[in-house]
Amino acid sequence: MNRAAEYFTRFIKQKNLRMTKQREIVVRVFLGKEGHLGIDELYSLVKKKYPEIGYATVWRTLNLLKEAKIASEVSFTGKKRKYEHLFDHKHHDHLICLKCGRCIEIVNPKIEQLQEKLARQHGFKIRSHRLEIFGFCLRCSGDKNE
Amino acid sequence: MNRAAEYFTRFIKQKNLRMTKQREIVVRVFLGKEGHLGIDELYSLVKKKYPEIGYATVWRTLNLLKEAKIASEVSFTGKKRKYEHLFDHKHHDHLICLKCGRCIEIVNPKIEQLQEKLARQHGFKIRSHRLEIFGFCLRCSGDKNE
DNA sequence: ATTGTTATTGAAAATAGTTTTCAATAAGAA
DNA sequence: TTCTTATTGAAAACTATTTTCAATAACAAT
Repeated sequence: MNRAAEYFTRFIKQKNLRMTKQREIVVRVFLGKEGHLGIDELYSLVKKKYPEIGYATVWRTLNLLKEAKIASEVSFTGKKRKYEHLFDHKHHDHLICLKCGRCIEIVNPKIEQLQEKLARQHGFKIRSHRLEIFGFCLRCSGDKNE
Repeated sequence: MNRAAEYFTRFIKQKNLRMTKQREIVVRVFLGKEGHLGIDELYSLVKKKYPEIGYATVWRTLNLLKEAKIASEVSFTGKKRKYEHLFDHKHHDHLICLKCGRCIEIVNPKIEQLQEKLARQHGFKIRSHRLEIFGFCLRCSGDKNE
């Protein structure tokens, strides 16, 4: 069991909730899968290991993970929500290809600094931010049909 | 009729669509209202001027505005979608207060330059981007109960 | 003006995604 | 083992978006 899973267990205890087989599996599967995961995708992955599990349970567990700050929501399109790891993961921004959907994670401290400065100028205290850059990746920008 | 409205009319003609009273009013109301507008809000504003109008028509017109690049979608929460002006409006980023929901529009060319550079390093061709900074505004960060 | 074609409309239904309800079950403390 | 109560899965409810369809209206051609 890794740190994030332990952390989740502690989080559950602290809230006087109970650790169940279902939660354990959902958490394990989620943590074992880097990148962006939709509820449906997570649900079907979990179902392979525990076919009796219900969609609602996966949904609820994902919410708990969010509450525990182990998962965070990312919504590129405004349609289906996706989730990514937050625990033990550095903050990063996203480069998203409009053609193939590929998503590259990027980090740039300078941009973060500028944001901090900009916010200060407006009397703002930053909690988090989200930067998504849309465009065409190397592979796709070579193509004609944009 | 302002430039954006003219542009929309041309866009409509070009696509062999028709200009209707309903579309005219939805466009006028949308353009007359700066900031972030949800479909529901737009619908009720429009209904004041044209009570017979249907939700679907407003929705469809908003889609056309999006297609014409006069409106663009912004989704802070992942819940209800909001729309803002794109035509004749400089690109800007958003500072969003987590407490009162206030949204300040900010512009910073340096951040944009850095993004451009960063994208280039990954062979990416930028089309657009979205930067949202979440935190507490001056008024709200003075309060105790965060 | 009139006509004909077909895009548009409003209301209602359908879809999609998320969230809640509820009776049965199971975790975990005593 | 017993008891309390959180949790579960299935289904229903909800919310927001999108489509369907018959009636209407835009507008090009006459």
